[in-house]
Amino acid sequence: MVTSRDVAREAGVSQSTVSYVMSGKRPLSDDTLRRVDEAMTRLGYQPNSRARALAAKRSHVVGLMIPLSPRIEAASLMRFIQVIASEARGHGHDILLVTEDEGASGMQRVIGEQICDGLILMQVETDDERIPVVRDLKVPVVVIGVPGDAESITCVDADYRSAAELAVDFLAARGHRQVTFVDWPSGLRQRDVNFIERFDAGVAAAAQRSGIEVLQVEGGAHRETIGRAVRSGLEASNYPAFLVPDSGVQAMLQESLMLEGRRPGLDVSLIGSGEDAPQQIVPLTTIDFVPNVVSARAVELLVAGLDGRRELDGQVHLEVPTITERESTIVVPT
Amino acid sequence: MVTSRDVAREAGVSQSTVSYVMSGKRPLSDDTLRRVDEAMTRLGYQPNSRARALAAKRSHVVGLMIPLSPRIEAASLMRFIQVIASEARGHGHDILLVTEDEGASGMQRVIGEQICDGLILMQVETDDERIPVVRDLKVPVVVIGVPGDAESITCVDADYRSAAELAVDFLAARGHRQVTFVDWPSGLRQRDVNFIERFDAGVAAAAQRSGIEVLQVEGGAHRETIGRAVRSGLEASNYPAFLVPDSGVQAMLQESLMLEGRRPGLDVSLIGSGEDAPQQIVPLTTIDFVPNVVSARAVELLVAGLDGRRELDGQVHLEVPTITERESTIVVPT
DNA sequence: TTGAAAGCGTTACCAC
DNA sequence: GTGGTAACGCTTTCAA
Repeated sequence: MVTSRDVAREAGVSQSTVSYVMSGKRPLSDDTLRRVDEAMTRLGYQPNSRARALAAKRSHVVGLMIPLSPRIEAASLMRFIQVIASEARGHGHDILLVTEDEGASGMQRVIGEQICDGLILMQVETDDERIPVVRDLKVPVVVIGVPGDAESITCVDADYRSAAELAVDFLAARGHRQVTFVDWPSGLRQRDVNFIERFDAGVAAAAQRSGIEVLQVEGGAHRETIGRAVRSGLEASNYPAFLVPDSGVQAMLQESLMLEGRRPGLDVSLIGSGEDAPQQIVPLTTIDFVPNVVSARAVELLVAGLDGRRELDGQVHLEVPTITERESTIVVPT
Repeated sequence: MVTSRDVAREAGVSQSTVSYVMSGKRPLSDDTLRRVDEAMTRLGYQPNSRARALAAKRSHVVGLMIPLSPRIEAASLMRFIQVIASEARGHGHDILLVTEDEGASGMQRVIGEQICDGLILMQVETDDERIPVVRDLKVPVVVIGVPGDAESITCVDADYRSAAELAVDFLAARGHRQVTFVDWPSGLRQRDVNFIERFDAGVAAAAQRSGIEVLQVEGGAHRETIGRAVRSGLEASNYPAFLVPDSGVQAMLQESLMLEGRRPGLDVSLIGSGEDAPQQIVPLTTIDFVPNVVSARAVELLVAGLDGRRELDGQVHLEVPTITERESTIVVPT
């Protein structure tokens, strides 16, 4: 194994000089700089992160706690993870996985043993056991989601309230006087997921403002449920609009509408969440929650905290989604 | 920060004794053992992994290279990651994420800088640039998938050949004389994914053996394609059977069959891959590739290599899938 | 059965 | 501009 000492010998300088070449924390003559650089490449030197971490008290590793039973769909979760990993790498950091089942003690383990310098927690809930622990941890932490008590916790999330308002306003502007809100799956409502409340609040506020009438119907991944939702919506208005935040049922709802002889995007409006829309079969207006933006922001905030560039502010950072009209061909089901 | 030196002072022993208490590499008197243990809990001691890794030349961190553009669906990929992380934890290791875009040089980085002790590579392809590098790496590596040249590479994968044989044999046993093989999406075929060849080989071998006739039709996530596949299959036999390894099109195929008035599992056999089958709407026979088993095996092999318990054998380890008949209610589409 | 001390390969302070 | 050297907090050898 090649050490900085070997490089020093090869370059004819002291070992500490090699260290200073790497850190750039000291003005060096062009000559030494070059000689050390050459020695490094000649020997194929790679600094030992263990020794580095021990001496510098920084490992450049960030812990990422991932959910085991995700509320959001796996595809979106996967994107979060990939973006967080890439983004962290861009800032010179690596990601250590911590699974949710390790809970608060898992956080204390990886921080206490100094495996990582900071933490990103995914999918925090309103009443989350990890939040009080975060406050006591002496390292930077960013959480994705908004806990009930966000006091002095740095949070990042999509702004579900604005998302709902944008959607309802969009429908109002299109001339709808009524919107059928196909609810999130009941399983989600029962759990401790406050973004639903925030979405509800947005719907209510925008509806109030624009005088649009909201019919809330049961959602869920069953054909019958969706069929019922569609029929209720179609009965409720002669220019119907559907608001379908749960991306899991969009395809089903689209088909259901078409089986009822309606053309989404034309004689009926359908607004869903655009994270995946893998099998686009009709024009669809989507709310884009862009996990990429949320992930990137989380990493940025954390790294800022680690680098001491500016403190983690303990605030809630909400990324505002956008409304997009997707192009696609209409395919009538066989 | 509490160090082993503090613990030593508190317990009235030397620092090295504290180390030996943790490692158990030396017989200690019950008395010291107890006193050190107590001192540890009293002070809330957590060993510093950085110092530990530097001295012991082991970080107990395993690198996991995840694909950015997964061929397998995200849900299944997610399960791989979760199982690998949990399993590694069970063996006293943590997982460091490395994204595929870092390529071979990413591997050299995390190993060269000694961030991790070993590597698990996901989704290796037949002709994978990382494989030659794996051979030169001086650390244990386990790859998931089977590269074209697997010489001295430790691989784990599902046995797609056996899977296909099991499926075809199952259909033959059910009395089918013909099976319609709804192909993998053409995108997959074009890519460098050898499990498809292995699956093909299994189909061919079993068909040969049992004298069953195979009709291979185009697959893919489009309604029309699947509609065509179904019609071809129904024309080809009066007791039709469908073999649908691509889990992405199963639901569509089921619906398509029902729209044609057939009842899968009753007057027509349908055999698919069971990894997700989220919206089971008909009885379905599935091939279960169980990513859990593959992941767990990969971790087990790697840790064995790290612990020097037995060498990584450089062999291909294939996990044989099973055939399962799923119970579910038949729901006629609206 | 235990302790002292020499590493492990860096960083960063103190000299010059 | 540069070199020497003391940490960093462990593991492990050598001695007792």
